[in-house]
Amino acid sequence: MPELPEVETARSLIAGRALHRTIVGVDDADTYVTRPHTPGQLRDALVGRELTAVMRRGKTIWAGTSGVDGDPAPGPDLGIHLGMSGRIVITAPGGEAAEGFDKRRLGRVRLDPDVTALGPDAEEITAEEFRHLLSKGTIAVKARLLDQSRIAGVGNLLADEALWQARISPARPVGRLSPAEVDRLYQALQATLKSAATQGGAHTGEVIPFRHAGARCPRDGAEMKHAVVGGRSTWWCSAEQG
DNA sequence: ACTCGTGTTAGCTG
DNA sequence: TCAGCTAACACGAG
Repeated sequence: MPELPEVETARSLIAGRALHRTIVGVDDADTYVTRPHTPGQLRDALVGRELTAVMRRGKTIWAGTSGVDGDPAPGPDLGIHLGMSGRIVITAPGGEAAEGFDKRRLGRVRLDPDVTALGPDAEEITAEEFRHLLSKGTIAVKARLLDQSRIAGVGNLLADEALWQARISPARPVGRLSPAEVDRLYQALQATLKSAATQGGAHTGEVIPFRHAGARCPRDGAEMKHAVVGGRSTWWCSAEQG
């Protein structure tokens, strides 16, 4: 599920219902999800603490933890990345433990994630930072949008939607975009993020239902084209995004 | 049976 | 060293 809007929903869920509850147990047996930690490491680091605050940058969530009796110093941050299929499940105090955090297990949970490796959050990035982001290089504009170290939070669907809204081909080299196109893309991305947050996720974009073979652009009826761009399945309007 | 994917990242190349 | 690209990861859905 998760792109930035879905991850913000997850963060907000944790903020509203999981803070200031004592951690009494941790199931960290799945070492693929907890890599590079070893079994028991997260449990030992977290049991007895509380989550004190929960933050998000792009698709990465992390929560501060409290000190414990005898050692009031804050504990490690708990980092959560939902990957492709992760979700947060919260039960009432004393309720039954929920099963399954991430079916596909491409997400991860780790201590003290390096958040500084991420670019500015896509919702926070300024127009000037965005211009700089696209100012030089030969990489396809979509690939650059997906680079979390440059701008954090844009996933495959949001990228296709924003480029479609801005009428820019996903394959255009970033260095060849005109200033007007860059501004258009910035506005389109911000509008796409807002709309996704309001409507309930990245999948609610206008062009998303037309990302399949034989589909036609909902704006002008031209054929929707497909290719792999930036390593991801990409759809665009053959007429407006030439 | 087989291909694909709302994400990351190690490893390769020029 | 950096920019850019590819394969690999896991596993459910179509």
